[in-house]
Amino acid sequence: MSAVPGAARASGPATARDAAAPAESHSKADRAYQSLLEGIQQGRFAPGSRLVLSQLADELGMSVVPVREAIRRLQHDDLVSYERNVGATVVGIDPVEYQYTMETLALVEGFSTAQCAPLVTAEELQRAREINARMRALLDDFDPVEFTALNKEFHATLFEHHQNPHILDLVHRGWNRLTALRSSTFAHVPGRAPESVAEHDQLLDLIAAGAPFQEIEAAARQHRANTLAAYMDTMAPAGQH
Amino acid sequence: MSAVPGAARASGPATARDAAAPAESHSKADRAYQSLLEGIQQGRFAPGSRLVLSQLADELGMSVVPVREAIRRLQHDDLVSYERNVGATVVGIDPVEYQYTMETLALVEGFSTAQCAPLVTAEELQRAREINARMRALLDDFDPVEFTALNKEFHATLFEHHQNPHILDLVHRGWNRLTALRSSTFAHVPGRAPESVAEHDQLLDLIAAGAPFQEIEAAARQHRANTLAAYMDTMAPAGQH
DNA sequence: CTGCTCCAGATCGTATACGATCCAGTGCCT
DNA sequence: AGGCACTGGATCGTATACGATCTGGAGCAG
Repeated sequence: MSAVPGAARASGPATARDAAAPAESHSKADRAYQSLLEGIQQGRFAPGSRLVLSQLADELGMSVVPVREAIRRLQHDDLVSYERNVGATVVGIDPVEYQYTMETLALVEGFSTAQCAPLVTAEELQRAREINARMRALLDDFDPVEFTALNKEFHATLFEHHQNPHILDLVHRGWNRLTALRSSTFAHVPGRAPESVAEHDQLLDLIAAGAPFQEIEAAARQHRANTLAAYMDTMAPAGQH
Repeated sequence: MSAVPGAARASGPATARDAAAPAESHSKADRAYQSLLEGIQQGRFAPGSRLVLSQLADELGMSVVPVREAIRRLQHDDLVSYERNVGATVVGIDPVEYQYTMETLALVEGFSTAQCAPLVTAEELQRAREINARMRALLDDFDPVEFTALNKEFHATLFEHHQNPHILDLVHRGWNRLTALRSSTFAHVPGRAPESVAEHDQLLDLIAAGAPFQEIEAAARQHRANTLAAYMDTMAPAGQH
């Protein structure tokens, strides 16, 4: 877990996290990484498209060496797949990989949320409720992109209180990966949105009531598992996109 | 999760995993990575010691470029800490980092063990029992190194059945990190060994009985949490070293 | 027409060279 | 004597150059 920016350890340059990082990084490799990361998350590099070193080096106005390093970081973030002597390609929305990512995220986010629960302040709880209210308001005139953004913000409020930086980093990576996989579940399974909002409220109630660790973890994990299940149900029988 | 060697995905060269990997890797960067990884795990590079690019390049008979890449991989495995324009140093046995690593491992290994439980064959269960028997035999004439090796083998038997390669990779990384942190808990807290063996048996019983997912996960997680707690108890009041 | 071989282009992998940055120790000034 | 500017060495960061490897297609044999 290379770095959670705000957190300790004299480790290296900012890995992943929030796409729109300040990037005070005075290193070309860092800039290349940030730039490519944003490019992938914003869909400027379509899934499956190749990332050619020399070409990117030209665009970014630098040599291939920093670009190469940036791509290897993206590889370890599982955002690109790499083949020796051939090159890198942006990962696509493989349903199997999606499942793996969601499972992993369910695990680490659930734990993280449960561990942070006692640390969440009253204001933050209030903020989370407001975000969820906005999500509910969006249900009528549904906009997957906006909804997904709010969803991310909602959960971030609940797990962002550090604790174990390793786990926090894993959560960030999972989210990054989902973001890169294109606009998330809700674009494919809009019917899941109302349940999701309802589960959010239940989760907040548990936290507010000071529920025990296991209960919160189970709820948070189940919440994500439900989203995954909804997606799988749509994909499996229907056939394809 | 760059690669779980046997598993799918055209991803890159072997990251971490089993220290003694075959290393068919025809890439200098890969060889450098393997070499450094072993060096760290075997303690040839002491914690805190610096890893100088040019120096390592000479020893390995290659240029600095592949060495640099190898070190960045080690950095992302959290085995070295890196500072820009200064260099890399092997991570030491910081109790806080140890705690983080154990917590994370408790999480992912617990889940992995629970998910693999239904897939474990009768022979594997038998093998695990034999390993644990050898561990029990070792209790009288205690040897931390041997004990730790068996411990790793024991758990590996239980979680090695893939499932979600991402999570499996996280488990491997956790173990690698512990290995690098020098000969594990049992050297510091030998008193923990008997309990550990007993808990192993309980865990095997649960798996053999086909216990529900949550029960197995809780047991496996608790098993590791207990080890961590034993370590923390020894460290906290005692003071140092 | 089919299948193989060979070749050329594209792309990566590594070596080498040079500039940038950091750290420690020296000497001067107060 | 104490503190600050300077300088030298060590080390990393990046650019450039060249060799290695892969991919796809043209051409030839069957």
